[in-house]
Amino acid sequence: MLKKKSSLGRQKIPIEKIPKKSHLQVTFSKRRSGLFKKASELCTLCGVDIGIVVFSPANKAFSFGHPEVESIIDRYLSRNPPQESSSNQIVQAHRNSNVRDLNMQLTQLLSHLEIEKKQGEEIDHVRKARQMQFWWEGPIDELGLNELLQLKVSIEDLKKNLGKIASKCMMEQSNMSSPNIGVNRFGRYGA
Amino acid sequence: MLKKKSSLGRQKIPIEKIPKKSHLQVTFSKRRSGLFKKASELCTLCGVDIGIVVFSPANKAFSFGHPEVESIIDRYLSRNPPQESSSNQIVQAHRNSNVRDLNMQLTQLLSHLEIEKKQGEEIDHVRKARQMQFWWEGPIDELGLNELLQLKVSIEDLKKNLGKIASKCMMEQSNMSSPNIGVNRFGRYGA
DNA sequence: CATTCTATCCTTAGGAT
DNA sequence: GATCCTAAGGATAGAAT
Repeated sequence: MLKKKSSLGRQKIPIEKIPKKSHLQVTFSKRRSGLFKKASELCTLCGVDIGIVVFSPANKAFSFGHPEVESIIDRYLSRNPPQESSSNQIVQAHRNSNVRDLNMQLTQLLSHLEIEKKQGEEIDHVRKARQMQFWWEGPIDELGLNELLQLKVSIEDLKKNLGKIASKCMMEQSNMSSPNIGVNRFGRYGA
Repeated sequence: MLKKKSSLGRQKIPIEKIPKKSHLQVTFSKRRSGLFKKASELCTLCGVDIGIVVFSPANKAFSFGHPEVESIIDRYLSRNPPQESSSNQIVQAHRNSNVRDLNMQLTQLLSHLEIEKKQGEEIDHVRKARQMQFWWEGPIDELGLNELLQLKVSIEDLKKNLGKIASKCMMEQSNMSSPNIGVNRFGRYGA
């Protein structure tokens, strides 16, 4: 209603440490989600894997990872072999604990959820999905946020691959019915 | 010299995988540096530590770190003790063993497929996928094309709905979470 | 391939809720 | 403290170097 030109809009700020703590907290929150969103977009656009770890001003760890931070770390460390394998042991040990990144990746999930939320709000076909009665139907309500995110990402990828699989399937069927299609290089995946 | 209005300026692009490889490469390069710049600014503005690892389409590792990636990784890995202190984590951990491992394997597989696609032609991805023997492997072969496409559609719907389901889950957890955490909307963070 | 140049699109500082 | 709104600042797609 009463909406005067209340703000001058975004103002330029120097890239220095923000003195005011409340202000810093807001900026951290905004920019962190912005950073994760950028990372997410880079993942999708270029199909690459990214891992990010951020320690907040309060020294809490926030992370973003596709596929997951552990995998990224593991891959990174194996490329830059540390002087000893103790680090790898640590990595291996931590890979087996799923409690840790459960908490760590909550922010990642939220980030994605926010993006999802903004992408569209029309939701109505849940029942349709539930008719399928697949493995994921039952436990999904009780899954942790982390698992939901992983599942979502995986499903996004899976969706893409299903298209490919379907295409190949279609090609094979076509090959069986009509001998030549013009493209005959499709390897059989049925072996 | 002759420089008329050569460009229309930045045009909107969908956040999907960029098909053209040369184009993808340029975008990757630009956005990667943009991402690192954002991270750098976040470091300076908020005085926090950040580590980023990006694997390029050619599977080369790029990293950004303040103070350094190794430090960040070390700190990250030594953070949370691999023991659960939260109540619902026990339940989640119980479920994790199945779903999480499943998703991890699935993600790894899909990542592998992506890499292969870049390195050569997309010929026998699915053949290799069969070797992995995932949950969806068996059914998919036996599904007809119609069922396959329906599954694809359902999964698309599911993807959309995951956001809502997770939101609901999030709110429930939020109600249970302790009131003293700054980011209580995110649920609990390492007890 | 990485970078530069621009016209647009997107992010976000400031203020308010 | 998280989010919404608005306008200014910043990132970047496309083309060219």
